[in-house]
Formats: sequence, C-alpha cells, structure tokens
Amino acid sequence: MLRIEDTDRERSTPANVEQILDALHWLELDWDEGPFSQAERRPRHEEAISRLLDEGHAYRDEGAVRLRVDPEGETAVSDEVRGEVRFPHSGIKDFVVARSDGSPLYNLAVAVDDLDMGITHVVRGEDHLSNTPRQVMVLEALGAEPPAYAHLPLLLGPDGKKLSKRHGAASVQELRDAGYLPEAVRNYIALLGWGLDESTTFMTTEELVEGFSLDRVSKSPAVFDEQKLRWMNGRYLRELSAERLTEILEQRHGREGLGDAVGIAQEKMQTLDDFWTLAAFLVERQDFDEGAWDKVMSDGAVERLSAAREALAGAEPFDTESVEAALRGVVERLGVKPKEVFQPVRVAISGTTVSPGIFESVAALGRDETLSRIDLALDRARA
RNA sequence: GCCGCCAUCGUCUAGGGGACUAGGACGCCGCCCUCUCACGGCGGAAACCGGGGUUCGAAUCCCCGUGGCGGUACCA
Repeated sequence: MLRIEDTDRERSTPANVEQILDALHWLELDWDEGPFSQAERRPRHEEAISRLLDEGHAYRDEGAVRLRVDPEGETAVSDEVRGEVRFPHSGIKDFVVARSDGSPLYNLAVAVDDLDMGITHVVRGEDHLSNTPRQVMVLEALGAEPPAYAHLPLLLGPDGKKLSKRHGAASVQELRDAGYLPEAVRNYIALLGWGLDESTTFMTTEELVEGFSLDRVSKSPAVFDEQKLRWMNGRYLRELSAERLTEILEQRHGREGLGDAVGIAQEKMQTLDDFWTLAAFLVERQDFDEGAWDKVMSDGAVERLSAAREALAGAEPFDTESVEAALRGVVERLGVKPKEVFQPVRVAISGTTVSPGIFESVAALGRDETLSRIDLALDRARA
C-alpha cells in the first residue's frame, strides 16, 4: 500500500479536494481516496494519544499534549531517494501532538493513519522531509515500524518559486484550458525529477508505470518549462488521428464541420489553442493585417492576383491538385517566383502572410468564397 | 538563530574516480527542404558554484564556504 502525500486533511475545503481529484481524473491517473474524513479517524487518533499519555511517551503541557523527545538522541529517517538522513534531537523540542481541546495535530494524525492503513511507502514532496523524524518518533512511541519514505524534489515555477500544491490543481486546470493534452502533460511531468535513462523522452502511461523507479528520482528541484511542454504537446497532437483531433476541437469550440480546417492545421499546432489562430480564416473572414498587406501588395501584385483569380475561376474540380495546377500555371505564365503569386493570394484569403498551405487552404474555402475574398482584396488594392 | 535537503549548458537532465575534448532533450543560431509559418533533416554556440583536501588521476569521494529551498506552529 502506497500513500501519496498529499491532499490536505482538515484544512482542505471540499472544493479544493474536488479540484485535485478533478485534475487527477483529467490526467487519467487512478487513485483511491482512502478514509478522508477526519471525523471517522478521530477515535483512532484519540486512542493513540491516550496510549502515548498512559505509557509516558507524552505529557500534558498547558492543556496540550506533547511527545517526549530525548534531547540526547537522534532519529534517522531512511529515505528512498536521499539515503539515511539523521536528525539530532538537539534541533527538535518536545512537540505538540494534540491541542488543548483534544484534537490531533498533523504529525500524529498522519502517523496513525499510515499505521492503520498499512502504508508501506510514503511518497511526498521534499518539504515534508524535516517533519518526518517527528512522525517516526510517534510511530516508535506507539511501538510501530515506520514505513519507507521517499521525498521527491519540489516543482518550481519559471520564477524559481515552488509550485505549491494548493495551486497545483489550479495549474493543471490552466494547462487543460490552454489546450494541452493530458497525455503530454503526464509525460512531461514524469520527466521532471526523473528519467528512465539517458535519452528516452516519450513514454506511454504503461511504459511509465513499467519503467518508474524511485532510485532514479533526482534530488534537486526542477523548474517547469512550458516551452518544452509545448513542443511535446505538439508531438502528441500530430500523433492524433485527424478524426480524433477534429472531435476534440469541435467540442472545445462548440462547432461542427471543422474537419477540413483541422486537417490542414494539425501539423502546425502545438496546443489546441493554436488551432483557432491558425485556422480561424477558414471558418470566418478576417480583417486584413496592415503590415502584411503593405508587404505583399506591392508593385504588380494586383496583376498577379487577378491572374490567379482567373485561373482559379476555371479550376476544375476545385480540389487541392487542380488549385495547385492552376496557381503554378500562373507562376509559369508570368515568369515570376512562386511566392510572388502565392503570398498575395494568401493575404487575400487569410488576411495575413502566415497560414497553412495555400493550395489546401484555397481548396478548403471553396471556389465561391475564395473568389469573393480575392475580389474584396482587389477592390481594396485598386481603391 | 538552530536543524535538514539541494547545487552539471538559459531550462529538464546523463554521469557513481580514468570510457569527459562532459552525452541527450527543449529553447537559441545557421544551413537544407519550401508558397509563408511550422514540421522534418543537418550543423553550431552553450554547463561541472568557489576554495581546500584524498588520489598517479576528481564533474564524480571528504571538508569548508557561498547560494537556493524546507522545517523549526495548539498549520497541513
């Protein structure tokens, strides 16, 4: 039985817990909630406290109950990633295990819970390492063997500050909203503070489960790098079938009929959000970007654009192949560079100089819409 | 203050005394591909925190320093 710290116990609001579980669910990670309810656990905690009191391991001090700590001794914690860590008791005073009102404190509650639940491995953030000797002392006073501990390096934000768990669920939510795929996030996070070997980067969940080992967990904190996540997400996006991606995007945007657009934008996307910036022009007309317009609609652009219009008007059938043939024919006839024809067309249909492939885009728009957008551009250029 | 953890390219990391001229990935730069942007391919710049030891030999082991982080609560 493995316990993964941590869902805050008493201090967690239901909404908070809800968020965390929601994040785990989105990441497609399994979990077992265990006995969350403090109310349920309370009798066991009180039992442990009175045992500690009866056996002289703890005493009352101004109402609160404190555990006795032998000032001469030391407590060693055996940690799966850091080895044996020794804590001289000179740095640990008798500590409170129960408040004056009898309610248990974290270090006691967690130790008793671990014991009752038969926990064998406690895996949690490094921020708990210094608390561990206290939990071990509680367990020892109770005559129990402490579980194995593994303290993982903290995750830092780009600012170098720790990515707190209390905001952790929120940031997983942010990643989802920003258009990252759960499998990419899962894969990326696995690589923070751990690696299978010196070069493996992409791993399925099965491979992760199969290959994970605590002895390859690193000891130093890791900074979350969104650039790398974007790259990885792009790779996962391109592995999706066009059908599946269309389904995801149609649901995300609450629209139908995005298939063609998805087909030609997929290879350029890094996040789901990128889709709209890349392909919005295929769905609705965009305003002309002034910079792009000035750059492309220079001398002779009107002639080249009208020639392209003529060719497209006669292209039959209006698919990618014949569009390409028509446009390349114009290039040849005019004896100009390909881009001198393609870029004006691109600006005419998309409003800007950056877009997916021109032949696919024109074909996807259809003849009528394409010609009408070109006419609009022509009018504007002549005005 | 005291206790503890950590320290390799900008970032994630490999490395466990000689295989290190320090490897891979993201990002960056250049070239190729090319209708733009991407994708892809090729190439490049880029790091062992500092000082002492130990050793024939140290990125690797030890000590000190420095820096970052955590704990030291009738918080979790």
